[in-house]
Amino acid sequence: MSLSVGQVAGISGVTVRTLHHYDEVGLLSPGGRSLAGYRLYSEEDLERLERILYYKELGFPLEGIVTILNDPAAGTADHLRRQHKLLTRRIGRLQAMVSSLEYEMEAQLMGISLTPEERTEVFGDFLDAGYTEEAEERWGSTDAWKQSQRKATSYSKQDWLAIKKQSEGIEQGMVEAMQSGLPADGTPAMDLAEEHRASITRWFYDCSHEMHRSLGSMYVDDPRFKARYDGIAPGLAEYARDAIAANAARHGQ
Amino acid sequence: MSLSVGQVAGISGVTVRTLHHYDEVGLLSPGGRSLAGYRLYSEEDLERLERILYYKELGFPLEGIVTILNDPAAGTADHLRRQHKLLTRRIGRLQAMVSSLEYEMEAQLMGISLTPEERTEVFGDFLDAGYTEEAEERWGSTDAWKQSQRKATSYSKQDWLAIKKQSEGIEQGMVEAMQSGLPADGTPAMDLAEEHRASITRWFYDCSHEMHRSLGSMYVDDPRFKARYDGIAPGLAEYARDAIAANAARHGQ
DNA sequence: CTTGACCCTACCGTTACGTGAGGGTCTACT
DNA sequence: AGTAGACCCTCACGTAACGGTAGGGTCAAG
Repeated sequence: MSLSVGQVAGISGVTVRTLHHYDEVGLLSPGGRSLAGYRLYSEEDLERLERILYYKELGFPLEGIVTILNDPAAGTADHLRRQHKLLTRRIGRLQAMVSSLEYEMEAQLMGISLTPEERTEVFGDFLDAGYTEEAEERWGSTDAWKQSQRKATSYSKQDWLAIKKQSEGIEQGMVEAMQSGLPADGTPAMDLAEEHRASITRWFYDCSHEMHRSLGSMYVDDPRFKARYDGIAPGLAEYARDAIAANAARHGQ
Repeated sequence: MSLSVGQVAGISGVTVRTLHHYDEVGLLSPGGRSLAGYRLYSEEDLERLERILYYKELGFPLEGIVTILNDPAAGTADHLRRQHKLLTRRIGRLQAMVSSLEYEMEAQLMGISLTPEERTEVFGDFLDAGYTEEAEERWGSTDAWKQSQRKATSYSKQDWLAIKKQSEGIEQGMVEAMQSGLPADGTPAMDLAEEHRASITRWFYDCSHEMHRSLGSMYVDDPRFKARYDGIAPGLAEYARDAIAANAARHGQ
């Protein structure tokens, strides 16, 4: 059960050259060689490669990976625990970045741009990063893409005016509903919430009722959103959140 | 309101050298220069830098970022939408990797190792990656760390025997509870579930009741877990999941 | 008027491979 | 047995995205 470079490359998704490189730097030296000098990888080599790829994903330099993998005091499970912890942390960071993006989309909807302080906060999401690899769809080289896809994902100035007008309308409706004492879980408010969700889905990203609900929570929990909505009308953040939650509940969870 | 390189570096977290580099390659050329030739960054430059950092996080090569940011047909909002989509996707990938890690921890607990097929599946998580940056706590260079922290996070062979024995005990208890017809939402089964959760928290990662519940779902939804548990005793996967869910509910959501 | 904190422009170094060049190896089919 | 095609090997140079340092202006503070 020993595999050649090409086979390992096929299974793991890394290139042959990368395996050569890992051998050179002593990160992953195959268990044996054939008579002809071919590298032969064992089962354990594959496991080690897996550990390596996790650490690499987490941004560890190869040299660092060598030292922690060669540490005799650390067993497989120790690596699993560490990788689990770091990966979870990393996911948290990315989620914070997503929140920031959503916040900026809101700002876009209202046709305003972030203040310097807000932007500083956004930059905070990028601190203590920890990794990097390669691009998703071969951007920068593909040129055909540019012509084929761009049209479909790009909005004109006219579209933007429409978007802005629509979202302002929804907001205005919310304010009026709130100020006329209509309950946040009443039909008019919920309808506005649903309109809001539809608008997001239409123009930005596919927003399920569940996602919409958590977006609503953010209106209250995230100080940036809270300040913005309460700036429009005091109590609007909570009112919007409740209307959104009620609307989500109405649509089954 | 124009900022020097150092100020921008301070705000954004990138180094001065990086800003120089971005200027060189035409990725981010400051709006103006002072009489002495100092780079002066404007508000818009900061926004552009933010877009750049998101794309970089997503693994785009600098050259690619130049072309998409210079695309006159794409406005800020288009970038926000794209970055939101890709970031969400990326989070999904990382979550899949976390699941794989949890699966491997389970395997560790049972003292067995993955089959080649299982490992192949794990490698699948790494495909179409998309990024990388730097390490979390300065691994590879820090050496003091090695001595200070290692002891605290590393388990001995003895520990492992204890862990294995304990988890086998819990599992055995589950099987017996199920086979004696005890309900999954009964106290004995729930207690076993709670014991299971405590064991994970103790030895692996901090596992809240909510996380435990989703781990339980995975026992049924993830074919790898499902096969393993049903291999021990038919129906065990569902039984364990239900016991875990009941236990979570018992502890208030 | 000088010292310390910043800024500038080269320019070489580094990491993690990509990309051939030049040359054996191994079934597979004639 | 001969040979094409698919793999494998070892150099060895190329590249991306900066890091780091040298050599030299700039500027508010004392």
